[in-house]
Amino acid sequence: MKNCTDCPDKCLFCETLLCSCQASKPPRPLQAVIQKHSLAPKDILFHEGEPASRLFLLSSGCTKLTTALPDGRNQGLRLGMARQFIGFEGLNEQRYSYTAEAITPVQACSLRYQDMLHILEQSPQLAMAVIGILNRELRRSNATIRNLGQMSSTERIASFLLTLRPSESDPQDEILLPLSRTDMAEMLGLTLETVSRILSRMSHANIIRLQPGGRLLHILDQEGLARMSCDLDDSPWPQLAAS
Amino acid sequence: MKNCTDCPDKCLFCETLLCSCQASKPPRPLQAVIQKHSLAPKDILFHEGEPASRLFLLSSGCTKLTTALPDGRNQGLRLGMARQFIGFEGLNEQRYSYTAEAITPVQACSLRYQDMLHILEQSPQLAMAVIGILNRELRRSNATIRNLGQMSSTERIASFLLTLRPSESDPQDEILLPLSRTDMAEMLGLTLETVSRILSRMSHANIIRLQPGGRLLHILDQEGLARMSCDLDDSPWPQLAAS
DNA sequence: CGATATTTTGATCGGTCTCAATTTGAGTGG
DNA sequence: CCACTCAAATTGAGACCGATCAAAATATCG
Repeated sequence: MKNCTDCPDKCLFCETLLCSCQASKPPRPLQAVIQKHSLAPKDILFHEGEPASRLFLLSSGCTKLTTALPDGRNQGLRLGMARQFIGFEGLNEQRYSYTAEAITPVQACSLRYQDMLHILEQSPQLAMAVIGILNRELRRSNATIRNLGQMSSTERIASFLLTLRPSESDPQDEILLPLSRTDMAEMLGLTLETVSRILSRMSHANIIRLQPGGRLLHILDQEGLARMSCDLDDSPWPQLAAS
Repeated sequence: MKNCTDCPDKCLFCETLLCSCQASKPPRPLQAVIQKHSLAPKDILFHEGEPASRLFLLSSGCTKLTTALPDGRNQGLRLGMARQFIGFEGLNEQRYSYTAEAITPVQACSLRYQDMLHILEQSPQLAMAVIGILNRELRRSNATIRNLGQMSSTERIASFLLTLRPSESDPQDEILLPLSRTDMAEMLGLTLETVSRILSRMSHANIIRLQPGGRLLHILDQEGLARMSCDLDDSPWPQLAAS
């Protein structure tokens, strides 16, 4: 992907939006309508139900996207990782359909829906790219639905851990969990006690090693984890696979 | 929506695709690349994992879309209803990510991905419409994830029944279930016995009335159902809301 | 070092699954 | 029209998984 002279600081939005539609005329004042955001853990990008006006693109860091039932029960939908859109689903609506919260320090850009629509209209190629992105998200959501509906708690945790591997090729078995036990439980439709218990059990079985804080863990037996997770070869939880 | 002279038999694909992008030049030989399908209950449109080449649009009838774990456990993703795309998620992939099976008599059109991509490239308006459709599906998938992750079996069934109401405005409280108990359980991540028990319980509590076959039911106490389903006002399960 | 949040672990309860039997309904052919 | 067959739905009894409530242990941070 080429550099983008319009954006001296190499904004990701530029790389993704402008450079992907170089063929067409890039709208000049684009950088003017892009806002940059710097967030600390626990900061909220936006709340579910809130009137929506902007979509975000993560430059770095990690966010969790959650939606709640009227009585307050929370369910994690996915982790928002670098180079992913956040809040895109509200494009044709007037409200955000989930809450986005930073769980690590986060750098993000944002853009008004209105401007995004304008850009999309001018660039069929970008529109096609967006369709591809949405299709991929839909497939990941479907995998999540399957996992929540059919998997046991152990299977959910095993497959979840496998998706948190930093890289496919790199046999790096060290994972720094960006999530607390509560967050993890929320993502998996479980309670924090269940998550803690199962991680302890895996640790005892020498499948993983849990470092003191409970946040850093090593995968000792990837084969075993894969077996516990129904041998899902593809990415079953929608966390990674930004590609 | 205007009639479409290109298609004498008023194919839904024409209405949706061609007429929605009338402004641009409609590709002439479109009807040539559209296939029509007539399916009986239990017929398969396509299998999960199968090489994908065509996307479908339902004219009439009802299909269930399911995805399975490697060991065979099945999870329903959504019902495919009239005027909805089916198999669209495979557009940029080579394989169908779920199985589509007719559960009523079904009329459908289909189109090669290749041709669809061609049409999309030529019609930015259609591409925008597709982005809207995918966004809506994504929001419904997220609601399903929330419901599977957080709701009790009773809550799932109550909210599911509410989404099967034929119409919002029409106070028609009669539902002809297109699904067997097994199918329903599959959609809700439950067992068929649990579904049957809870429906019986609701029937005893005079919240619904179950007609003999178990397939026709009346909603007697819509308020009560809504309360049992966490008072979800929006459509929490991704079945209806075609519009 | 002390205060607070997070994690771990334990004991118990309840909801849902599992296995099993029975009932009911739909379809078939005599 | 009625027996027969087969599939679907209902109902029951018991087991098990995960939730809940409660307490202790361990990190993190000022």
